[in-house]
Amino acid sequence: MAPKIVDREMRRMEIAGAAGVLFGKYGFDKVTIDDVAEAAGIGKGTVYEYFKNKEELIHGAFEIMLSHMGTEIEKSVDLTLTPLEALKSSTYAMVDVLEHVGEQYGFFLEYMLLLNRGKGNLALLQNMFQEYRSMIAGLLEAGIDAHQVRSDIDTASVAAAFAAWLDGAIFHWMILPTPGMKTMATAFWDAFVQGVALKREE
Amino acid sequence: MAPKIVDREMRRMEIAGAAGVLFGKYGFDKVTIDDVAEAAGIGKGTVYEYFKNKEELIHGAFEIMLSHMGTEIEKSVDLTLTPLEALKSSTYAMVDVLEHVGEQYGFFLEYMLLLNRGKGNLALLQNMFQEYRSMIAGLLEAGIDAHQVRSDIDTASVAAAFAAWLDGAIFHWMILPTPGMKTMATAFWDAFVQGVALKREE
Amino acid sequence: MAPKIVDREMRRMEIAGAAGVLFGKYGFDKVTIDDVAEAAGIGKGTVYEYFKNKEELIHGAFEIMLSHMGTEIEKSVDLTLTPLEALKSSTYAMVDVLEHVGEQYGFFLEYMLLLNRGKGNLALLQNMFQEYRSMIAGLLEAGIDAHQVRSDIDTASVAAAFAAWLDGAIFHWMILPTPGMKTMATAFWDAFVQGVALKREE
Amino acid sequence: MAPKIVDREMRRMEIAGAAGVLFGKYGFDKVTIDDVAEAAGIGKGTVYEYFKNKEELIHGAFEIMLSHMGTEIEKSVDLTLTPLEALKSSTYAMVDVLEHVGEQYGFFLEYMLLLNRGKGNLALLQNMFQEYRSMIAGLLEAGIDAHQVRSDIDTASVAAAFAAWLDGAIFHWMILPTPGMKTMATAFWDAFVQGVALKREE
DNA sequence: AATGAATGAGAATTCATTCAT
DNA sequence: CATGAATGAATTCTCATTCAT
Repeated sequence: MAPKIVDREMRRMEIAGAAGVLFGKYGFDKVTIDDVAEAAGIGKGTVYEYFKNKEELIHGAFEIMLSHMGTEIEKSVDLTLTPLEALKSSTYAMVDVLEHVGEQYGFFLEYMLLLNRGKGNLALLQNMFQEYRSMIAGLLEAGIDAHQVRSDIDTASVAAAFAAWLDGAIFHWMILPTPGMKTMATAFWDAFVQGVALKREE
Repeated sequence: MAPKIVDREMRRMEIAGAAGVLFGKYGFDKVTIDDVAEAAGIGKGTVYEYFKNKEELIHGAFEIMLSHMGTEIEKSVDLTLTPLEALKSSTYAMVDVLEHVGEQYGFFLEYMLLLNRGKGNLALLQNMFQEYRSMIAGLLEAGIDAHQVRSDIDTASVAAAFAAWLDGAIFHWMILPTPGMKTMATAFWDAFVQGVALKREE
Repeated sequence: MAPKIVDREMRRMEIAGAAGVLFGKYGFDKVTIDDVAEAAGIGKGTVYEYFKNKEELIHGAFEIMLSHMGTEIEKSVDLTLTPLEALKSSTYAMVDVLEHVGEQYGFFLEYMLLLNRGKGNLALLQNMFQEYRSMIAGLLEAGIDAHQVRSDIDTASVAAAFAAWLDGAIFHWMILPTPGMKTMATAFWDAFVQGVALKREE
Repeated sequence: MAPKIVDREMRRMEIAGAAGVLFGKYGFDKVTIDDVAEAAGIGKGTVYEYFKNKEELIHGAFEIMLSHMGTEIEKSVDLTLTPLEALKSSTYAMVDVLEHVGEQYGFFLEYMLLLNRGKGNLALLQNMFQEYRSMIAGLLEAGIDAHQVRSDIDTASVAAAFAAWLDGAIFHWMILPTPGMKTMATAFWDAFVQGVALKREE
């Protein structure tokens, strides 16, 4: 019945993907709809067939980015290890991932700005944060059960603090690449897990 | 030396300050030179007497912001305390400061984008990071000397990781205000100082 | 002859009719081909199967409008009355009609503009004017024969002036609804007819 | 104090005037802001210094047109004549004026459309209509006092009908130039005056 | 020095029209 | 015949920057 068979959802993703790459490289404001159309290999008007306006485009691109990251997070956990080991290896895996998406980082910041201005789909990012925190909290609880982790900690808060560190680290690393992420991760892991105090307060 | 020069520098600061507030509230691209001029109580053309173009304006505004933060950092350290106590109180003080500059956060992100695109005065921010790290590293070393802190840590790397955490925390808190900064800071500090492991690895 | 042709013509009218309503309500430029297609319950491309372009569409819509008006004009004349009574009742009938097509008035103006720019089917409208004038002139001549109307008038010119009044009245009424069409028509009729009548009505 | 002395009101009029001419010739939608700027001998952006958007421009142009017409109306009345003679000469003068502003007629229609769509400054045009009606009503009343005009007419309604006629005539003349305005005016005047005059002219 | 009028490059968006299916 | 996806020409409007006063 339809005269032209086009997988609209697929096409939408393609366009948003092309846009995301450009946004990451040059920034939202510097990228014109013409640029996006050219990168996607379509006409300018066609972009508007799939996205009402430029803002919808950045939302679409962001969704794609988040879903990629969600996949990476899931892949990072190795369930064959002990809880603490799993947390450690997951953290290193995430550091690895983030180190390689530097190009996307600009786009990520860009979207944070949108959120900061009250536009943007905040819930989407909150969900990702929540999920990451839950995963960490889960490992910490498993660690308590396995007598690897102190039982007097508030796992939710500790997980939140832990997750925050990861984003802070990538941020600092973007600004100041020394010491490397690996070094920082090791130092953090050591201090966080072992504590820096000479003695435990009893 | 001549009073004119001082006046000129003062006026420059005023303009950049007004610009900074606007940039923080509405974003660099949304703020027009007209807006800045009006906020500074001068004519549009006059802005160009003090700043070559709009980009110089954002650099000026960022410098002011950083110098404010530098002042806050310095004020946050209480030298009458023991090293670890000083680090703790400084951290809480910084959390306090950051919690109250949320409005500026958009502008901060904005400038990060500039840096990410290769524009912007990267060194300025790097210096601030370095100074903050040095301060922390100094406290850690004093802590070692005072037998409060394990002597086997790499103070520079740990300081870097510590500083990163602070920025990650404010970032996460902007996105997901639960649990509050205070709770996260407490959880982090506890883990950092005490470690989360049930036992120290020997 | 072939039923297909009839169907085609019917469909053409449907589309033009739908377009006319929209043009009247929102104006030619504000109405998109998509709007017309939707209103006609067909696909956008199908409109082009029946009309070469958007301009043809407005011509088609105008033709329909004119043919409606032509019908109304014909219906307005009651041949059982004396010539002057027929002219009077016809005028009141037309006033009635026009008062109720206010919605179409915008479209009418729109088409006048097309004509003014040298586009548009001028002859069509001229014919309608001519026919209306002829009808009035005919009644005036019958009036002369019936000794109801002064024989020294130029019936053609008087008919033209009379017809013009009707359009002027509706126009003024659109802009300034006071006094109502009825009041104006009565005043006009009184002034106009008392002048052309052979004898004053006492 | 102001660095550049420009009579803003004067400039505004110039621009609106240039725009009005173009609107009349080619129609509102066909005229681009670039066209207006070029015709006014200024840059595109400058138009926006004086008019918020294209719509404001048409309002400005219309105001100028109306004020021109108002002037013409005032000039058309010769107070040295008897009331009826004054009305007659004024009517012929208006016919003369209108015959020569045919070029503006398209623009006039255009604005009528704006009014029809609920935009546009309706009151402006209503005032002009009112004033014209008042002038005519005044002459009619003077005519009654001078025993030139029947005292049993409703001067306000007759004046409204009279004014409407003028606009209808110009409209019909635009569409169908035969018979000429003069001929139609004569026919109308003859019918009108013979009807309202206290006595028939012999 | 200070100003704000003038400018035009540049960008988002719309929509009539085409054409492959 | 019918369709609607694709297109790009065209248009409005913004705003950083210049410069005469």
